[in-house]
Amino acid sequence: MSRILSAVAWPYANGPRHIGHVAGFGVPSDVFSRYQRMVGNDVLMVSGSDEHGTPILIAADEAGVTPQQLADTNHRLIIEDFLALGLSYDLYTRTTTRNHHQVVQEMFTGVHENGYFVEQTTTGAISPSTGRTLPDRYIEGTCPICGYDGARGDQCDNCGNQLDPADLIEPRSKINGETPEFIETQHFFLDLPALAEALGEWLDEREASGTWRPNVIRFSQNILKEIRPRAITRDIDWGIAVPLEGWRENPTKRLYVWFDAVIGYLSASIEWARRTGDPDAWRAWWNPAPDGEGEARSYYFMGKDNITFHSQIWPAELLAYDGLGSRGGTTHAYGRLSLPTEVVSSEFLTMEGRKFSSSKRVVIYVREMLERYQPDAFRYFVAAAGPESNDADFTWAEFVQRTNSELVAGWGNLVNRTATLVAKNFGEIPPAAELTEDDRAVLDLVAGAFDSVGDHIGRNRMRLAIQEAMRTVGEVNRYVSDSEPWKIKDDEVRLGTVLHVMAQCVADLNVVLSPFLPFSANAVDRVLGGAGDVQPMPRLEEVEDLDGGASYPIITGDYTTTRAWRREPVVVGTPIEKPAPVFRKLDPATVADELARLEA
RNA sequence: GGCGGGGUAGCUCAGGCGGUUAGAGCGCACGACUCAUAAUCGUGAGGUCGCGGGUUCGAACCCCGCCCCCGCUACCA
Repeated sequence: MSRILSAVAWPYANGPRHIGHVAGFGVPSDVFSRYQRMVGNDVLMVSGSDEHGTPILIAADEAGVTPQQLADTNHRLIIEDFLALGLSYDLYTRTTTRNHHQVVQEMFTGVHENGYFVEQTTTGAISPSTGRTLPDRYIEGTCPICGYDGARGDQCDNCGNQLDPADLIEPRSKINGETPEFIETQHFFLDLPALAEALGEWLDEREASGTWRPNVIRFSQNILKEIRPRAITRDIDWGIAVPLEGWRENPTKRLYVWFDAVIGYLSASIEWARRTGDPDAWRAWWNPAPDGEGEARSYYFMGKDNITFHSQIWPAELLAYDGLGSRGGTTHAYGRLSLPTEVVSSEFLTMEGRKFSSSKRVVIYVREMLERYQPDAFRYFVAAAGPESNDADFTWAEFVQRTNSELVAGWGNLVNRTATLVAKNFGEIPPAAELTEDDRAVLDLVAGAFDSVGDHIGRNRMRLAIQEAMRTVGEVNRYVSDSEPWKIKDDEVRLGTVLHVMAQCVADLNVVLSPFLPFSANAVDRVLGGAGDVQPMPRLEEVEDLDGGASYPIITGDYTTTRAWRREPVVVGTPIEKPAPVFRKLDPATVADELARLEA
């Protein structure tokens, strides 16, 4: 048994999430985590809503609410969406908890004491009316190089040159049109160059493991070459206070949202432990084992736009806290913290060939998807055709086609024909008599799927894994056609044997497919006369803040009852009734309907 | 501009440490079957492996050049 930390990207709470987000990190991390639990590993799956930063502030201003109110609303929406998707977090929390603030400040203090922050004065743009940092991308004006009027502060879209916002002619805020003020401002910078060597060693070691996706490791090595100190504070009044004399009291200086967001993996683990009643329980996933044996592994799931933060910033924060950079240092309250075992980054999902865009309505939110379609149909699409190692395109035509021909006609129909044949002929699972060569062959093939599919999931090759599982479904369908049980009228023993073999294969495949299709796995289990408890489901819980803050909803769950990743012999005599279909076939007109919605 | 990824059957993709007739799923055509949500099973048609050179007995796979698409390029989360 190993301990496995499933660290899932923290969705930004400035609005509801669209399917591209959950395709990148939500579904893959859940498949992985469910599988790891089934093979007996001790999984801690954590995440939460990322609630600080400028975009939330702006969105709140636009909506006429406080940033906390905006975050409250969206945190709850995201939780409801994730529950509907069946994402099995041990804890899905948020960054506005007092626990998170404390953990972040402890990390800051540790890094500071070890000497990995440098203070620098820089020129920054602020909004004169609010005093807040105005990020480069929120400034526009006339490009000093080509004269284009719509140039952004960081780059001119017309001539492509990178710009400094101070050079723009007639700069103005994209938020409210006012002229930004450029001021001298003091900030903390994380001294990444002092951590570069240690980061490089870690990456080399990780590369040698051969498990990272090639593009992720290469990208990570690459950005190491041009490493520079990085500001981790902002002129903003929404975020976590800097826990230092002279800073703490300053309402316009806060930690940069990314500095605190990645610490969420740790703070959520700590919150989870505190809520279990064993406040140190998190350490088993974070502190290296003394003898190196049974060391926990950590897998970080995200989209490719987050690679920098997970393969550089976060490990750098950990190394700095551990005192393992070129400036040395000591450990602090949390002891030595382990770096990521693997950064599992997905690529991007596009929508009908275009980038997702809320403003251009090129989007489908998780909520809409799950209101109209079965969660497992969506999960199936993501696992089978998602942006695992290349960008992938979501089209309604492919969604309908894959659902109908693979999920419904392939797997759903196998379940249905099996249960119907058993129900009609015996009403219960019949015993198997002597097995023929074909019987044994198909049973062996299905048994082998546990190994092959499991191996792929363990290596986060979800597309391969589900392809292999579905190939096996096809083999069983072939066995059924070849065996022609509906023609066996006069030999009840032989008929019973074939149906027994079919029931066993379906039961096995249901377990194999269950990390991908947890809802229907439970439904299929009931069709086969079981209790429908193959895959446990997460639940929403309203909890009190552990340190006296406002109460809030979380996702949690008890997943210890999950089915084991192995064949369980079907029980002869289990009653089976004529089933209702588990999977809903989609009307081909769905494609046109959905496309019409997009253009509406 | 720099870095990275990609261009393989109508569609989505796999293969790609060079080696018999280039694979899968879907779609299509034909056939079989009828237990099953007109589902399933079989057979078949269909490909200049982006373009042009080169290395080699032999290249989708290696090298060079070019074209096209996408992402990143750090204070945007």
